[in-house]
Amino acid sequence: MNDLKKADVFTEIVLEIFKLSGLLVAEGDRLTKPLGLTSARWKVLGALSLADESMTVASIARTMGQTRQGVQRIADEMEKEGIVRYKDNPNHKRAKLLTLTSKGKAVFEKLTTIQYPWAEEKSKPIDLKNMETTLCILKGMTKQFED
Amino acid sequence: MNDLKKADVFTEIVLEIFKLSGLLVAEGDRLTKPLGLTSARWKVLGALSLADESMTVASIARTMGQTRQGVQRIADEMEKEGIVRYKDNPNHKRAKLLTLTSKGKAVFEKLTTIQYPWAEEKSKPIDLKNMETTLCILKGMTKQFED
DNA sequence: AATATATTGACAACATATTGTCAAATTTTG
DNA sequence: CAAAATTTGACAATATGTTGTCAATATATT
Repeated sequence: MNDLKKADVFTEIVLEIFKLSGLLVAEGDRLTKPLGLTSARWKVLGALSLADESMTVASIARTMGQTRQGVQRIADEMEKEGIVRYKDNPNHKRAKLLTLTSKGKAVFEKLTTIQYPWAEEKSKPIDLKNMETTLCILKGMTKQFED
Repeated sequence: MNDLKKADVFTEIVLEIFKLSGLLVAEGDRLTKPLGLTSARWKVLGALSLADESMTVASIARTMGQTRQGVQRIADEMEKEGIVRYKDNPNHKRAKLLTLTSKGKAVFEKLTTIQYPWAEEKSKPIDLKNMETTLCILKGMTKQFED
């Protein structure tokens, strides 16, 4: 019986994630627009910045849970605009390392000053402990699908 | 200080939702493929079935957190294949009601027999109470963005 | 009732993301 | 070391989803 309930709640979570993801993409587009960014670019820059090191397109795709082709397109666009650049990779002839240019760093800084107050406001009504539980569960779900 | 922590966890949750959503779409495509469905179709049929009544395209889009144009495209495709049909709406001349055909009902039945064991398996390692907390938090986040 | 405002479907353009395929480079296996 | 398997970037096709615009319909306001 408990397992049935669990499957139901799990399914509801999945549908809610679909919904919320769509809403968050829209919110991200709105939020990043003043900087000439989009949700898709935010995701790539976020992965790059979170890792605190240059990464290959393929490794970014893996941490984002997306295909490398999609990431490649976004990265190439941002390269043309001077936000990122490809640095030679001593360990791999083809797989170059994506890094933030100084312009890219500046953009990301500005992004942070917009994104952070937004996160502060939106997280205000939510209990910290419950948020931590949620993050933990989401990561657990992710792990089940990323293999 | 607590507010800073909350904003950070909130941001992490957002990024994790982006990631998980992508992985779940892929999983959904895999899962529904044997029935000639896709994740996008599953979402529409799910909304339709969950409401337990016929709905207009616009109302489905609202419950899904997507644009009505996107839903319209999927719905029109499924109509051509005889999975759904548009029924006249006594309350609105243009906004017809989307309903499952008998074929559609059969497809959705089969989908359930695939999707349910999947949810059971994937939810097995997760604690029920924590899942309920997660669902609650996600719904709270949704509510903040859907206005 | 008349007018203003919202919603809705239709259509088009575009952004985002997945799938498939190929060849080059790398890593693993024997 | 050689062969096999995997990873990677490039390219193309397609699916999915958003934005913008328009006219028709419905709803709210006065």
